[in-house]
Amino acid sequence: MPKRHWLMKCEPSAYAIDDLERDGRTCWEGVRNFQARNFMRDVMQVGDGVLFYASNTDPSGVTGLAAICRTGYPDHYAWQAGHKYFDARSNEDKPVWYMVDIEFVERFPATISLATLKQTPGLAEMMVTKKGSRLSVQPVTPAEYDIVAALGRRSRE
DNA sequence: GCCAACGTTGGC
DNA sequence: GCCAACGTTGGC
Repeated sequence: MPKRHWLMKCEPSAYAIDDLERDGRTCWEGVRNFQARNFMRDVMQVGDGVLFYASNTDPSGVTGLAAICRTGYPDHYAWQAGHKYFDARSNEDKPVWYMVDIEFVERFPATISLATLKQTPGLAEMMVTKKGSRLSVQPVTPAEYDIVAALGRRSRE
């Protein structure tokens, strides 16, 4: 299975790359979108590369790299009554929602902003640069991943 | 804080 | 199965 690449969004007020650096790894609970769920449940493999994207902040953009370290498994928060991710449709026999675990790889010295992504040659087809793209788990091509990773390292200068 | 774009829900 | 209404996302 060739390595795949992803972009995963999170608001930094909920979880930021600094938190991931501190924790080392974390479970990616709370995704409540079927398309994103299908990627996590069916497609992601251990070792896949992740562009860690900070959304709804200033500036929004890629703040570092992560990797998938556990493939899809049921999001048990959906079973906990009263929890903010509770969903009565999901139960242990027939889980509706899934999550993966990701591990810290690298924190960029500076955010690669959405504006920068939009201006960078080779990234015009990236889903995140397109208007109205709300999907919180997106596939990324190897070329796009490499371009963004190189930008992140260059931002050290 | 505004609001456009989107996914989901539910009436019919 | 259509589609209007609704709630949410997320850039600006």
